[in-house]
Amino acid sequence: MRAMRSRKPDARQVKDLLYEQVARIGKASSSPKRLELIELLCQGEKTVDTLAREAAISMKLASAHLRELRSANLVATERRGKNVLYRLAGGEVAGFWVAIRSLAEDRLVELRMALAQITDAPRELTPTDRDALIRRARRGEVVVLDVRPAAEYAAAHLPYAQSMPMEELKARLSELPRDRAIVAYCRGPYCLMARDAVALLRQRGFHAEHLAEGVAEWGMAPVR
Amino acid sequence: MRAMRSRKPDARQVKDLLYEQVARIGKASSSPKRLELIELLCQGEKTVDTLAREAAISMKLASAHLRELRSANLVATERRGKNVLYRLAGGEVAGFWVAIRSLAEDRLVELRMALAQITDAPRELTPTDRDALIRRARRGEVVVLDVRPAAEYAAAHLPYAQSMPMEELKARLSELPRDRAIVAYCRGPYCLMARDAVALLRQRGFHAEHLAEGVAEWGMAPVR
DNA sequence: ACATTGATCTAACGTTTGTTAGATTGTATT
DNA sequence: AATACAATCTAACAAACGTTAGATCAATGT
Repeated sequence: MRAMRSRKPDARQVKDLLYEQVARIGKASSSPKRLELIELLCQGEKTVDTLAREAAISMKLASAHLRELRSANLVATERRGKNVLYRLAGGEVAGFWVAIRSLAEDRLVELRMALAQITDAPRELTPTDRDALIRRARRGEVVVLDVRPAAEYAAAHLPYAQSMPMEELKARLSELPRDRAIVAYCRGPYCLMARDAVALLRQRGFHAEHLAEGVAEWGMAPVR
Repeated sequence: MRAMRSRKPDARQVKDLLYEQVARIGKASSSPKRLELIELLCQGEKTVDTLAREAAISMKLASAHLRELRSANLVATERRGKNVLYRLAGGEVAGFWVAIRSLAEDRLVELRMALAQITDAPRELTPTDRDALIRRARRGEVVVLDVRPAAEYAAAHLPYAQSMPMEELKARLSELPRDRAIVAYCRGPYCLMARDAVALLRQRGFHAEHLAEGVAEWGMAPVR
């Protein structure tokens, strides 16, 4: 009798197990640096020290955080020569990053206030403009600039975008048109590169606009 | 000069602040019991000791967890007489619960295995059946049973569903048809009430099926 | 005014984290 | 083989967290 019971475990036990598993995802997303690493990995696969440098932390700490992300199965690794490449374990992870960020923006006033500090423009290009932007870009009415590092552009980019990494921008201004609008984007709303690019371009007399979204928000984040 | 600088703070500082805010949501979702409380609140507003009882924890602990959820602005409170009512702070929270759970199911094998323990049926009713279910229910071809407590039914329920709380089910079997299919649902995939209801109904010779989704999954969770 | 009930606050404990330093592993280069 | 580099593992610390018990507070009913 007792042996039979043990095959069908207690309801409370199973329930606790279920919530515990979901909490592993929550735990993985409970650290600012881990979230930043996820966002970076939304841009494409990267080595540990690239991630460490871009997130402004030590490699040891990055390794520890990545270990935590891996234990929640949010990222996967692959050794390539001397380096270990990290990437998102699935496209759903990028979607989750966008979802949790969006919930945070809905619920936390402090976040909206912090965002306002870096967003001077009262109105930026928004999701509703997506189709229109693609159409205009296809027709060549607007130039879409991807100002992230070239490797990230190679991993994935918005339709009709051209690569123009931030570091090269100043030197390659002559390639850009002065008679058409330029739309710059980077890693997403929390990345400052595109904002800086727009500031520079406007200062030099270009018609530049900022698109806050990146590949993760457009559902184009690479997985492998 | 220094005063000017302080108006536009360092980029790293602002970025860190942004991720920190998002991490508040992650932290709130990093505890199994907090997630369970969120799911319960997806069913409607509840008092602290109702929540404590249903989550099988002490009221003190429930209060502490709810405090944490409130500090992340995921839930809101309102005093009504002797009791304090908790509810979701917004519909996005229910959406997030579904999203994080779905990511966990995608990424964590352990979760799928735990789920399999309580799901004997290889194939249950799925999201794709939604429209069909509504149509059949409207025509009266199928009876949709909400087996949650009456208060939760009152707060929100699936279209064309009728309330039949688990505790009353056995006594009210005569109200149910034997010539038509009966579809039972409860709080969601991690809730066992509907499964138990289906088991009982089948045993008594009814044509019963289980719908794993609840109001949160259908986007109908009440907010106030 | 007093007791009762529901809920929170405070303090305390053991446990788990974040972070860093030091030693170690694995891979490529010479 | 020896060296250099990328990354991880181990150990250790302080800080933060989960949980419980005891005291407190707020509303209700008598």
